[in-house]
Amino acid sequence: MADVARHAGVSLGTVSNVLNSPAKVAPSTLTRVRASIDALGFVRNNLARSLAAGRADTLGFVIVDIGNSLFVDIARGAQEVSGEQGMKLLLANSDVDLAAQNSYLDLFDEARVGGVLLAPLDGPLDAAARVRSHGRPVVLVNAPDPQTDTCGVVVDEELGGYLATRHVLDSGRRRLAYTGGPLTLHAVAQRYAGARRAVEEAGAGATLELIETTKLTISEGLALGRSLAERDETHRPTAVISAADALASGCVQALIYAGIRVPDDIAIIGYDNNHFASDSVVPISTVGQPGHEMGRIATELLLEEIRSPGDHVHRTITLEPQLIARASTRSV
Amino acid sequence: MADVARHAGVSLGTVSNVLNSPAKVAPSTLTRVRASIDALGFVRNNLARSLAAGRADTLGFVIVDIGNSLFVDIARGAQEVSGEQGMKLLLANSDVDLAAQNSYLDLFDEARVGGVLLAPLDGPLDAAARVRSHGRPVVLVNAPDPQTDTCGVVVDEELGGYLATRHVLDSGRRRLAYTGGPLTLHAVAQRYAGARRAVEEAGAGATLELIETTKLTISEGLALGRSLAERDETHRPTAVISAADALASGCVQALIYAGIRVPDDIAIIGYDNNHFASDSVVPISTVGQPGHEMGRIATELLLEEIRSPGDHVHRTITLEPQLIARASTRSV
DNA sequence: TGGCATTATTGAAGCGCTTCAAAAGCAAGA
DNA sequence: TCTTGCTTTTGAAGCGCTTCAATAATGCCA
Repeated sequence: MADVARHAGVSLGTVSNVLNSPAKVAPSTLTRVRASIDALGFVRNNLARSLAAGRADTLGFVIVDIGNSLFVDIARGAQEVSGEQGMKLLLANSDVDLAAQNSYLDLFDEARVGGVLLAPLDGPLDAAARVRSHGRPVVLVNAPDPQTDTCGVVVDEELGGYLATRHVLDSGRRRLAYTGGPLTLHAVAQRYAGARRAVEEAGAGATLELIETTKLTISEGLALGRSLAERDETHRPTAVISAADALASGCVQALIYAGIRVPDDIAIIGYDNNHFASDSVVPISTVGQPGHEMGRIATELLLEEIRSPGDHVHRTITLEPQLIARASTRSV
Repeated sequence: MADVARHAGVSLGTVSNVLNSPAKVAPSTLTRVRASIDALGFVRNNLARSLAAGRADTLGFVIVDIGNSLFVDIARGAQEVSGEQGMKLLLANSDVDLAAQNSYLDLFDEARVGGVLLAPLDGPLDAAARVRSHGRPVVLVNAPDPQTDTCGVVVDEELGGYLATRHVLDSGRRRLAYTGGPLTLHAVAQRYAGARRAVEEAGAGATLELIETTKLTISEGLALGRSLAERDETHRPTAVISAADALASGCVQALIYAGIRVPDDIAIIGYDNNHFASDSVVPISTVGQPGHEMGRIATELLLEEIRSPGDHVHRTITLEPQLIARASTRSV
């Protein structure tokens, strides 16, 4: 920067003003300094900038699983708001590994980012607490357990399960099965609770079977579909509420392969609104999570806390999932 | 750090040594200073550290599409090597947007990262050149056109197309179709070239039809499958080489739905080894790209250039794709 | 033309660390 | 006791920027 100042015949402070508050600089000086910047190919050193200014224009986002489209959507939403507010968003993938998650939290802490978004894995959040104790705001996104000493954004999983189940009940099915697992996963258990509530509400004649799986994958879905196909028709559910689209997609494929008609013989609804739910031979109904909005809101909460730490009050925003009806649950 | 020094009754330099080269510090001092660090909850400021030291322990990775599992694999490989070599990896998602890509390149440039990995979109690379001109190494990953003034890692796309096509020819099919698009995409065109080579080699009787699509999505695949199903059997290809798994997956689903048997009536092979290729009712053969290895090698090249800028010689490593045979191309 | 209020520019003091020459401490041999 | 050759520790000089009080330049009005 000193070179630029010399080249333009001004002082260091003026170059700094050109960069940060051009309004304070006389037009002629402005153009002259800018010309020098270009001529010298000057790039300001953001390390020194943040160090001297004592503030950062960067946010960090530690993501539990970059391979999951929900988190990619969240990241996109977060990136959008960051951009709008003149902040940059840096991502780190913890890859469902607690040690990596903690290490990236520390990295962002040491890098003095303005704040951190954390989509955590099921596990202890002490590293996040440490970051927070250094005066660096942390917002939890899609965390299993809402905290009171931090802002957060979650989706009402119970409601999602309820909506899905209510939807197939409305379509006329009565013998239902909920599938997903393991039930130790917060989301899977909550969605199941919602399903039970809907069935209880429906009253007489409606039943809900639980088919627990070990994972939420397409292969588990294929296995599920095959085992349903083998069942006697009178013992086969007429509708399956799945805790994940992957599961539902595998199930649909295996059923069709076995000659069972979807939705005529059996209706299926998934969860997550992944692209392969819509892009299926029989488009699969699902429950969408507002990932994009989650990312936006989380970032707004974070920026609010960064900018007015004084009168900021922590809160957890609960968003509603949305039913997306497609062919796989059509009334027959 | 001054607080720690005061608390431990030593000088600033000693605290710095405790942090950076503990071997230089007497054991008793070491424990005392470390106790003070813990007592005060001190976190070193990496901005100041990098600024003073003039070097960074962070790498940046600008990713064209975080929703594509190939790039996620690459990122994982890169992260692995970074970790092994004591570096941290920060990700940025350009989301197939040139402006965003450039903006993140500049961000990493200003943040004075040690070097940058770039999985670019088809488009101008001038922002990367700018970063490089500031003395910051850039390694291109999966770039359409290898450069001579930069290191790079690419996969031999032509070979991939050749392997896939050769495989279905070996399985006895003769009336082939290559599908994918648009052909302006480097990879799609290269894979097609490989397919043509294999068919020419096979000689008499083998034919290759080109079915260009507008995108490489499951929906395009569904449409493709439907249109193939409508064809007269004698004009229907007996094998389809698809430029992407998404396409192949949609195609398989639509064919099966229409009652056409895979692989008996028609064999299909995809490309990319996405999870939904393996997790299909009929597991789909595909060509795998060594994403993990690409990430590892790219990072190794980058670190080499960072650490010995003098005798580093730029090179582009070309990796070979790998045929993954599954049920969808079984001989009949 | 002089005086006053604005607007532009300057320059020095940090931000929190690393580095390294110099000083201090120490042990053992003469 | 005095050296000599080590190991430890010190402290001041930056790294490249922002900030802000102080200064200089400018415009306006009487």
